Amino acid sequence: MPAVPAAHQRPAPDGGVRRRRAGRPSSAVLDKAGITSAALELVSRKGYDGLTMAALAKLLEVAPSALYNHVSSKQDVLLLVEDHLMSLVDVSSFGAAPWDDAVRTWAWSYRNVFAEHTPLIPVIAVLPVTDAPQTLAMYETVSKGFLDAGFPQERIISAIVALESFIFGSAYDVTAPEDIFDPGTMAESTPYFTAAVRGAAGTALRAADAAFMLGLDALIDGLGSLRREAD
Amino acid sequence: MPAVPAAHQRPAPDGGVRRRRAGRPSSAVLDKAGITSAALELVSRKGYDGLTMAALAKLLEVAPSALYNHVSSKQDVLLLVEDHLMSLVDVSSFGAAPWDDAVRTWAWSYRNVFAEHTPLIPVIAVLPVTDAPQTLAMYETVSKGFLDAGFPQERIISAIVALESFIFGSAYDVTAPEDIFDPGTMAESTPYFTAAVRGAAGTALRAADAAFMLGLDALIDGLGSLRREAD
DNA sequence: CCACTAAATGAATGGCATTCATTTATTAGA
DNA sequence: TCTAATAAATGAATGCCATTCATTTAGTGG
Repeated sequence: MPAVPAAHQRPAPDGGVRRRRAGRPSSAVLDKAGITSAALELVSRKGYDGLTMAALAKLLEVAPSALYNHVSSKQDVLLLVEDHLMSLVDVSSFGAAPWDDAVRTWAWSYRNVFAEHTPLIPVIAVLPVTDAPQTLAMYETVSKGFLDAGFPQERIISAIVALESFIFGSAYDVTAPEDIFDPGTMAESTPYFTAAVRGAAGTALRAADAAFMLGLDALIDGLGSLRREAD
Repeated sequence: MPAVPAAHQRPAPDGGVRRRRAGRPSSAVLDKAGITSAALELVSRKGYDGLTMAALAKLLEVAPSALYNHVSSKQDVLLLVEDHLMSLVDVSSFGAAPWDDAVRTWAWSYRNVFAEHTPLIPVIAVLPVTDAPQTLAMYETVSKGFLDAGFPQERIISAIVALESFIFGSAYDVTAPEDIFDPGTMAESTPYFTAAVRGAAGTALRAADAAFMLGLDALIDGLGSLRREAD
């Protein structure tokens, strides 16, 4: 990642109206780091619907086709964003707190980061870690945490994948409307479900948070029993 | 759902080339059931990238704009497909087998159905159940199963949501390439992760299946402890 | 000095969901 | 029974989107 500041970070000399003339500029306007941070800015301002190659180019004060000198597709941009977000996931508790506390901290942080970025989840799920250094770094720290906590080598990946699956699914829940389970006019024909929905209503936590806490505790308990020794 | 057979199910009288003349036909060509089954056929043949309004219209031997007399958007089509798929999820074990066996059967079936339809997961996660009768029916059966197994009313929704989150996340795993965790050239800098990946390699199950089994057992154990009485 | 490569512009391209005016047929109401 | 409203089709736009390509200009290595 070169130290060149991204174009959108310095003030446009003329209000962003004048065009660059064709041909290679003396100093490069674009680089991957700049594209990544512009994409993140766009997403936080307009959401993932607003993240188009055209909008990205405009923010970077560049023609859309110029982006393709640095990334090979929009999927590539999403990949850059995804890997950046992984560096925001808190793994600091591994090695500093007991295994179950560390997992809890990591999982909540991971869920909260991706709850704001659910359109990336399909990307992550299929992304080879080779192409994503930050992602790989996270897995390294977490793997070490599991090994040090006494997990048998051959179960570590499965355990992490199981937790991640739960985390990704739970990230979607956060974005769901609060009344998603309201049976509406069908209430009479679904008495058990309706009663369950009514029964859950009085809780202090948001529904998504209650479910995440419940499931995470169950997973930590169940997976923790695989350990050979305490930490 | 009218009993009118979908157009693509009867042989085209002329090889599918001749066009209908403009104006309302004597008997309706389209209905929601026909659109749903054509969408499913398209998905199974060409995947979700092949599911476009134009392709759907072509399969139904209709102009694309005709679809909008029956659905209000493509999202609406996805919703129809999603609700249909929910009727394929096996809930038959609830009431017929012990709670934990029933949950296991349901969860595997649910995961397997949506592993083939991951693009629908973002749709489901935000879909109000009111608009999806099959989905509602599934929740009703599962809720009753949990209540009868001794679950406290106010925890049932959270428990189901936790399981579903895990199921949706796990459905993505199934679609991931087998070597997604290969650290490649970064292997030296990530010794713990690399060792964990190597250690998991010898398993008989596919990686996604091993993780699903492990996580599901942990969840069933942990959630099962909430029950007041055995079944 | 020259060939090559890198990085920009700007003009296509083709696909996409969706809308609208129009046509025709059925249906409900006076 | 006529008539107005509604339902269901066509076909022609519309605007957005990612992506490609020819072209231009500027550095870089031999």
